[in-house]
Amino acid sequence: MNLKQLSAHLGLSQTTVSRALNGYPEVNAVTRERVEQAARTFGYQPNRRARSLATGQAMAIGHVIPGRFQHELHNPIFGDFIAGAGQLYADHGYDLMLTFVGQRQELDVYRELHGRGAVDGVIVQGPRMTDERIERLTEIGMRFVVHGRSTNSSVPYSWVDMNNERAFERATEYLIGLGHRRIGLINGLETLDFAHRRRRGFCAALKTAGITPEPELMTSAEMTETYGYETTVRMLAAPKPPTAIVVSSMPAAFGVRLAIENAGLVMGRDISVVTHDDDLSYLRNDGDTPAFTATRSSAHEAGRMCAEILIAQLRSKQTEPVHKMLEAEFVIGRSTGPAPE
Amino acid sequence: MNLKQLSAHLGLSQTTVSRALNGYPEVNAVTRERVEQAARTFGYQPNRRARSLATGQAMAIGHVIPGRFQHELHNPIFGDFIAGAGQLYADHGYDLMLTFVGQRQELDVYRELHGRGAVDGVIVQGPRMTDERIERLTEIGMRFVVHGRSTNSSVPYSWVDMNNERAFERATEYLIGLGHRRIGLINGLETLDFAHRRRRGFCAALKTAGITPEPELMTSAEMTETYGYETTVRMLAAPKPPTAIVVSSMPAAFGVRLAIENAGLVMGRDISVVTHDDDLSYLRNDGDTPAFTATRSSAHEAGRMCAEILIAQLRSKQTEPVHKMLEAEFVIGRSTGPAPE
DNA sequence: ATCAACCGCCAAAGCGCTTTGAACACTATA
DNA sequence: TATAGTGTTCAAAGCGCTTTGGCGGTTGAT
Repeated sequence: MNLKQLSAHLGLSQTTVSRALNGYPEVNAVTRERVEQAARTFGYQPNRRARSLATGQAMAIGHVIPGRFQHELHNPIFGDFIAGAGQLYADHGYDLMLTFVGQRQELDVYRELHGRGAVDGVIVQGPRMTDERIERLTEIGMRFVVHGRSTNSSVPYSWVDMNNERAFERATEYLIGLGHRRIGLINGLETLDFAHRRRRGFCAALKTAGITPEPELMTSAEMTETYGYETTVRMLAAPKPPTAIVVSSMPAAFGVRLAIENAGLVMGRDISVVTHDDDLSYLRNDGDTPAFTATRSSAHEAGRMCAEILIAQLRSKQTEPVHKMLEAEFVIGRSTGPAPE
Repeated sequence: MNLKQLSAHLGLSQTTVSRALNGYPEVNAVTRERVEQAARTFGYQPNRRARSLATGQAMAIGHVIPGRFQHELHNPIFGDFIAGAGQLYADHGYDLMLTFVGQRQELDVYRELHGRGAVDGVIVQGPRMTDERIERLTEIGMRFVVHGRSTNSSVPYSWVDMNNERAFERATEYLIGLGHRRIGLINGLETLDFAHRRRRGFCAALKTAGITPEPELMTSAEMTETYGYETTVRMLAAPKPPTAIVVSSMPAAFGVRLAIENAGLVMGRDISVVTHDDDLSYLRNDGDTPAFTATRSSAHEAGRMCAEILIAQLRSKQTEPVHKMLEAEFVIGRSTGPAPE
């Protein structure tokens, strides 16, 4: 059932039916009621594509996923983040269009999406220290919100970010307060902006305490359980092993814990661990005393906020960049304790 | 730059330009070359919405995500599965439309997607034992492929599934072969079809060995680390604790391992564990001897296959259901060993 | 009585593309 | 020389919707 049929059936013009359904004021209340009634009984749904074509609005928001060997989707936060954003999309009638880069250039994909009018805006995830995407999107006039920031970006843009630097500084301060002096950092890929900031926070805390950061205690890679495990094994086998470790994600922290326990040590007594926790739905670190002491910031919430800002911008047509800084919660769990003698 | 402008610039009709670009034979080779050249230099992209409207094809495939408290997105396999599917979508020019159910009824969403012509087909994830979606989709004439099966479905449909029953039967047989007699099962939600099948396989192996399945050794819930942990703690505290446990997912298996180690036991010696492993990119269970003995089946691969089947069906307009059964690999790791005396 | 203002509705144009049916200019066939 | 066929192009219709610009009819002010 399409508009033509519906209006024929009602003996009204398409114009009036369309207006009645879209809440325009110039329709008699009685007529509107009659139209709405009919639409309901016939289960009429305006064809999205036709409407899009007529209005110029796609009513869709894009998320672009880089090629197979890149890191976004493989990142466990993806699911929660997108669920948070999706909630808002659903409420406001937007669809989420996931595009996979495949063989093409990532930047071309954005141009394509824009050129074809497939989406009204995009969310940019996993920004790097230097990230062409931001300039490019600005250039082609696409609306977007970045989850995270890009330090070397020269143009203004909207973002939602956690205060990574402060969070990791605080985590490190806490360990120093417990008497730890040799502290390891198991970080994410430092081409990614957030990882870079985390290291800055980590180093800042060390320096404040008069401790010189040691390169062999700081590693950077994709944050898998295996990576956490292997790095910890290596650190523990070194001549002067750390007494505490700061970890950048829960999966990696699982690996760290395993390595510690395999070495016959007890986490929270022999070695302290603080991890960042994205509050993922299937990797909860909660309870009265969580397993891990952690800096916690919800990926779900970040997704929601990105969506909120983007939708607001699309609606208001206003382009003033908006920034939202989230502070991580610091929760104390069973994985930390005073430095051993 | 749109078709009208491009053809005006070339001094050709829209018809010819459109045909040239879409590879129709009735275009002079010289003209075609000229058109393609111009399209390239002007960066012409046909507007997707207009094309969709004209052809009736959306060139998009839908994945529907249930409400916030349901389990699909929170399921860690989601990311890998969708990455596998997305790869194929990209290669064939399809977009992936993620729809969030939000306040609405899930079934209405499918009708809506179809009515509005937003997608050409959908992938159904996490089928339940009895799942209305399959009948409904068939009824409204939407193309779809199910990841998994729905035991009580009355209509034929295409699916890709792992042989869950056989995988868990084999895992259990292996443990029995090692001398274990009291074996626990930490399963997913048994309203979900796959979980049900897994239990069937588990019980079948026990019965073959003359062991009566005990209800208190079989649990079912959403598969989080916490669930794995708490259930194992409870099982170990029971009067007659199991000597082996079969677990339905890696995150839960982490919880199991933690509980075992916290109890001062050694996994693979005091208690054996076999888990199912979806071969997730950020939770690898690999290496020469993996940490866990596991039944392994790639979520990424399953996504790819679902996409492949759906795309083939959309192209051929053929509707004959296709089935693809995947057999899980059985890998022996460090988490299993002979039953203790 | 006249004019303006408004209400409620409609016909038609237009969004950017594909596709139908026809036209035109040749060439091969009878 | 007439006819059919072939290769290449085009004008126009149509996909299903929104939106512009009226158009009659009623109302209130002048």
